[in-house]
Order: sequence, then C-alpha cells, then structure tokens
Amino acid sequence: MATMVEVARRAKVSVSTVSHVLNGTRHVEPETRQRVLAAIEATGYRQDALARALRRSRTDSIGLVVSDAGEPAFAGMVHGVEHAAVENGLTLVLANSAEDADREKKAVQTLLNRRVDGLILARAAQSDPILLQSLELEKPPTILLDRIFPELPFDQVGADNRETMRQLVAHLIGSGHTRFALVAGDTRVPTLRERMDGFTDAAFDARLSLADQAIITGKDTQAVADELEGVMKSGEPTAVVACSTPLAVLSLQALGRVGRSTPGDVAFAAFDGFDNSDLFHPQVTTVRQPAFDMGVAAVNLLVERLKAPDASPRTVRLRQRIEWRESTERYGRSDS
Amino acid sequence: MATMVEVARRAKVSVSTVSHVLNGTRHVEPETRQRVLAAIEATGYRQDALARALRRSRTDSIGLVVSDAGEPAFAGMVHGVEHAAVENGLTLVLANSAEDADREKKAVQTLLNRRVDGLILARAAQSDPILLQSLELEKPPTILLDRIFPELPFDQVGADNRETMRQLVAHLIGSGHTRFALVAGDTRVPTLRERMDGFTDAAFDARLSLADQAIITGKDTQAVADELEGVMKSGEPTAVVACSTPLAVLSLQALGRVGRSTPGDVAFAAFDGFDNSDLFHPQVTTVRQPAFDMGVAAVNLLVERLKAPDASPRTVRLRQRIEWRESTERYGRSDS
DNA sequence: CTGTTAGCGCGTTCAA
DNA sequence: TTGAACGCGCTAACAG
Repeated sequence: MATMVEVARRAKVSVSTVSHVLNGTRHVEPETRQRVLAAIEATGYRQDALARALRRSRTDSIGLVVSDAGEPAFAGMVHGVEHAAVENGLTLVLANSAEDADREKKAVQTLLNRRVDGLILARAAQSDPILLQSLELEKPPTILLDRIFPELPFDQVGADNRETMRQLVAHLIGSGHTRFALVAGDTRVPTLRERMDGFTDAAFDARLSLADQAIITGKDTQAVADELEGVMKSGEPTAVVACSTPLAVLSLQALGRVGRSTPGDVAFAAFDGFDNSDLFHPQVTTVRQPAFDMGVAAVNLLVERLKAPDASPRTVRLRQRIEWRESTERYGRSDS
Repeated sequence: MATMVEVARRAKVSVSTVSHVLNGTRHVEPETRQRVLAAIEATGYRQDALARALRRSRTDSIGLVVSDAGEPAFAGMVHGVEHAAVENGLTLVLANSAEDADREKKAVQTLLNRRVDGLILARAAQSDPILLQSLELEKPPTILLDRIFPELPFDQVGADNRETMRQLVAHLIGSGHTRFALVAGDTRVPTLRERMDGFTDAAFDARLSLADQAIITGKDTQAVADELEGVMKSGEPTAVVACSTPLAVLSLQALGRVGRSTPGDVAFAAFDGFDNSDLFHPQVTTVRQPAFDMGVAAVNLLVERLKAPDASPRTVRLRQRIEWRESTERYGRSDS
C-alpha cells in the first residue's frame, strides 16, 4: 500500500498538503489539489485509519456489546446500531458477552484497548453492576441499551415496558378476564421486572386482588414451566401472559402438556413474540420490540454525548406496539 | 490513560522491558518483571491496540460485511463469526451492505482502511463481481460466505443447497407427489440457483417431466406471488416448495388468498424456514441453515489463509438438516 | 498558500 | 539481561 509520502513525492508537494486535501482542512490551490488527487488515483493510495486515529486520538468507531447474539431482538438492535453508525461516519466493532459477566468484562476491555470513541452495552447482564462501576471511574462515553438501571448515571435507551404491559392487561381485563397467569421469569432483569410491575399496575387499577393472580418468577426455566403447569391444572387462570419470547415458548409447551390451547381454552399474549405470527395458528397477540429504533436511538445518544461529555445523563424510552391477534380475541364471545 | 513510559518510569526500567514483559517476547529477570507488573497494576495501564497495530502492521481484527442485517439467518452467521473470532483472539468489525453494491463497496473500503487482517463477505450481493475483481488485485485475505461463486478464486463457505433440495424433493416424490410448484425467486443469486438445480436433479432422477412442474423465478415478489396464485388456481400442483423464508411467507399468503391450506390441500416445505415451527400450525417442513456453523467455518478458513497466504483456495460446504413436519405428511394418507 | 517537523504509543533492531 | 533510539503513517502547530 502506498503511503502519503509517495503521493506527496509524486505530486511534488509536501505531505501536509496531501493531508489537507484529504481532509479539506485548509485551502489549497485548485491546481495543486488536482495534482494531489491525480497522484492518489495513480498510486491507489488509501488513508491508513490506524495512523490517523493514533494521531488524532479518535478512532471514529464505536463498540457494541450484546449479551445474546442468538436472539432475534439482538439482530434488530445490531442492525439499528450499524445503520445509525455509518450514518454518523462511525464504524462498528461488535462483541458478544453470551450473558456471561466475565466475557462481558473482557469484551469491554478489548474495545477500550482498541480505543473506540464510545460504548453501547446492549442487554447487559444483570450481574454487571461491578463492571458499570469500573466504567464510571474511567468514564468512556457509554450508553446502556434495552436493560435500564434507573439508579445508574448513564445515558440509557429502553422500551416502555411497564406502560405497555399495563395497557395490554387493562385491555384483557376489559374483555372480562379477572384471573391471570403471568409468566414473569427472572425479575432481577430490569426489562422483566418492568413488565411485572406493569401487570400489577393494571391489576391495581382494576381492583383485582393480587392473591387471585399467579405471578410466576424465577430463573430456572424448568421450575417456571412446572409451576405454570400446576397453575393451569387448577384451572383458574383464563389468560396467560408471557414476558419474553423464551418464556412464551415454554408457556405454549406447558399449555400443550396440560391439554389447554389458545384461544379456545385460554387467552394468550407474549412480549417480544414471534416473527410471522400472522401466518400461523394460533396467531398470538404480541408486543413488538422497536429493536431497530432502539439501536438507532442509542447511537444518537452516543453521538450527542461525544459532543457534550458533561451533559447530564438522559434516558430515552421508546413506545412499543401491541399487535392484537386471535389468541386474545375469543373470550367474551363464545362464552356470551 | 497511562502509557508505557509512565509504567517504565514507575518500575525504573526502560520501555522496551515493559514491552517485553507484556508480550513475553524475551526473558526478563523475575524480579524486574514483578516490578513492571506492579507498575502496570498501579497505573491501570492498558496496551493501546492502535499503536501496537500500527507498529506491527497487524490489527488482530477481521471485517464482516453482511448484505441484510435484518434477516435471522444473518444473526446466526454474525453470531458464529463473532464466536470464532474471539476464540482466535480477533475482534470483529461489522458492516452491512443492505444488498446495495455501492454500500458494499464503501464498507469494504472502510474495513480495508481500518487495516483489518482479513475480510468475510456474507451473502454478497449478486452485483458485486466488480468488487470481487478489485479485491483479487489487492488480495486482502477474503472469504465468501453463504453465496458461493464457484468460478472465483476465493475461499468460500456455503451450505449444500443443491443436494439437500434433491433429497427433499425426492422424498416428496416418494410419497406420491408428481406435480410441484417451486417458488425459486431470483435465480441469479447462487444460493437460490443451487436450490433450483437440486429440484431439477430430483425431477430428472424420478423421470418427472419438467413441463409438468411450475418453476417460478424472478426478482419481483409481486409477480412471483401472482404467478403462484395462477398456478394454484389451475389446481395442478400437489406440493409447493419455497426456496427462502421471504418466498415462503409470500407463498403462504398466496395460498391463503386462493383458499388452499397446508397440509390439507397441498404439501408445503421451505428453505430457511421459521423459528419455533413446532409451536404453531401448520407446522412446516423446513431446511435449517447451519448459519452459526457457517460463520465459524468462515473464520477458520480465514485464520488458515492468514497463515498460508498462497495456499490454493478452498470451498467448504456444510450439510443442512431437513426438519420434517406435518406440512408434508398428509399426502398419501388421507387420500389412500 | 505551502513546507518542515514533532510527536501519537508502541515494537524492535542494535549495542552494551 | 537490559536500554537507547528509530520508525509505523499520519495530523497539526509553526514557520515562511
């Protein structure tokens, strides 16, 4: 690869002139400028981003750490981040933590070593407060994505989980349901906790007794499934709400095992949901995550943070859309 | 951030000694080594990957360009690439071309400017031969992923589309089908062409007349959908095979519009398919892409290529698994 | 309007 | 066993 000195020699100018035509950072006579461009063309020269970054101490790159590269919602966020990054002239360095605090820490280290201008932590594992504290010390510009920790002094972007769940459940209550099974999962995860809170909000609003509601929490999926089976056998809930796609899968399987189906025997709705829900039965009512937009929002926050390092942290919440489908439609019709 | 000189001063050694303990590149007295490590700890020093890369002219990073960050199969490949990358001590720089030749070119440029050690082009747009030729000139280590161009001198990894399709169709023929609609899409895309070829292979093997088969090609999805509707109204095909997830979506919608359903009225199978197919009806027979493994394989090829720049190019084809489900089970049972 | 030159932070000869 | 010094390719301050 040709370097700047070769281009300079060939154009009979100094390297600084070459640099300046490249970056448009000061005026150069049109004629010499042409000579330089010609020389660049002739040599096939390309600016070395490494040397440039070293000198300017800016890499024009950002790091994204996601905690589960397997999930579809992840793909959406990565997509959004990538899109907004190029839009802002940034390139994206991607790392996956696989929900492992250790790998997450390593990933962050690697990214910082590479001198990324900023960091986006998407769905950071709930065990990472330690990491976050260490980040607070060094203060590399950092955005938290998806999982929001209100008490932490970071820019954050998430979805409006609590309010959306409240609306969803309020609607179901409106169509006659009074006994729910909420498959809440590991409520130490902020996202899941917010959804559970939204549920209790709705129950409270409608003066439903929480004692009549089965709120199933826990990290162990097998235990959650078992508990749901038990609750369904007792026959009381008329509606099941699952708080994530994995929990929805597990719930549908459990329902199958106890011989209940939706919407016939029980209403069903899920957060995060499934792709192509329209094509298959049961068509399940779903809350779509604005994953792409969340990625975009994260980059935008980051870019602003880079401009104003000392502005006070902001939290952005994006609205989610409830996609109503047949799995929640039956109740109050066939029965009436 | 502390630099090596500060560490050196603090440990009362020269910077070269610090460098050597960091990289284990020559023997240093255990005692001085300890002093250095202590100084590193005390200063919170971290090696600057940029300067290091500049000096060594190796970045220990690879670039991945995918053509549609929206698709699930993409997520799998990215996941696999990321996984294998860290496994090999490489970090991943991600770019998305959105199936646009121009953006693809820009992305490759950006990555080369950043001096990535190697490049993986996943599902490169079919319009990129021009780009590929320019890559042949510069010869940055490059792997082609998913879409295989047999005539090009690159390392490539893909799936065994043709053979899998042959097996799938052979099986369907075995259960009595003789008239198919193959929704093939844009057969300029190698992946789709291979699948179509697999279909004709199977037809040939079974001595089915191609004149009786409806092979629907074309880039315009609306036209493809219309043509499928027309074919189904004629009522002849007893089995529909869709060559990608988007084509499957479109096919199921078209079937719905003409009032045909699977497996009742017609058998159905799809390449790439849907997540959680087991939970919903119709449960559709699907060919799962080994997306993750393909990503891993690509990185492995790349790592070997970096070791042996002049070895002759290799093509790796991964086997796919056919997941048989109810959408292809009915025929020959209810009828017999 | 253009050229000279000093680093950015590191790895690596060459000497000692 | 260790240190001094050069240069990777570039930007920017300074000089003209």
